[in-house]
Amino acid sequence: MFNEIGIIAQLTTTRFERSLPHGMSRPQFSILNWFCRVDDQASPGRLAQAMEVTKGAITNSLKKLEAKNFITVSPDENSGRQKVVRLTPEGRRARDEAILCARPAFEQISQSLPAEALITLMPELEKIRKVLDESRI
Amino acid sequence: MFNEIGIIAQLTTTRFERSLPHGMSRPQFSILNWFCRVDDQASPGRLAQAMEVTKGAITNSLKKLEAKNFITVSPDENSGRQKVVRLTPEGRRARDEAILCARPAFEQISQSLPAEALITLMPELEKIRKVLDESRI
DNA sequence: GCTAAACAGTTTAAAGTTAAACTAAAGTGG
DNA sequence: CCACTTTAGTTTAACTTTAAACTGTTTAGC
Repeated sequence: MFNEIGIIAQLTTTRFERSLPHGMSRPQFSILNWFCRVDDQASPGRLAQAMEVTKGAITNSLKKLEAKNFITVSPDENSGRQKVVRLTPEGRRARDEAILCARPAFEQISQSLPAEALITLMPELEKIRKVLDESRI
Repeated sequence: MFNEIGIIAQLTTTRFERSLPHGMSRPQFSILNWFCRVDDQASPGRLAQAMEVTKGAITNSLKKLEAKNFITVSPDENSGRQKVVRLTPEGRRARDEAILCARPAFEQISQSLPAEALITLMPELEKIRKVLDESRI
């Protein structure tokens, strides 16, 4: 099963990235999307946890996003060792645009799938992710 | 949904790879496993299709596997531009061993999941993969 | 037959990831 | 207070992958 999931992830990621504008990558989009859906600011460490990647990967992604002016990174007033990352208006626009660009590629897929498949799938996937999170090594 | 799948893939892959012996990677294991389950020989191109990766990635993986004596790569007698890849007895042993080593890490997960979840999940995942394959860009 | 196109594999450069080493800041405990 | 440990983030090296260029082989069409 996990092999199947791995292949699906690979296929959808490359397809998704090809449809993204601004030379945006999936991880970069995920970060912008997180800001739109979860919180409007966060430390790099919190993002690393949310994205389930290492801190090094986040450092890398944040640099790219900052270079595009999609986020701002500023020192944290309350803690000298943390930083505060925030979404810029351009970042929000880019995220919305990305969703629009990616939609056609995935609509095609959704149409070929029975809608109930998605409905049954999602809760199970969330359950799996939760188990994986809790039993993290 | 695809985001969820992506994160699950990432988590399971790193967990799986950590449990593998012989410094084997997930793609390497997938190739060995394919030989045990689908066919006992294949060209690199066929493997690339089966694994859904580029030819370059397969070239890379096959080199690693050959260096470990888990596979043999020989010229195809019928076609000067193809090669024939075959599993060695060591390769088969390594694959069986890998499954044994990885089992505990995944048993823990399976136990936390209702068995029926897996049963409902697999056909849906296969359906998704099939759609992705057929609508390949 | 000979040229041109298609095909199979390899190589290369660019990108992203992990793990580990490193820098700097904040708690902790004597 | 001062050393010691923990924590946050960055840097580095090794690795994997993709996409594109490249080499060599086979097939088609004239």
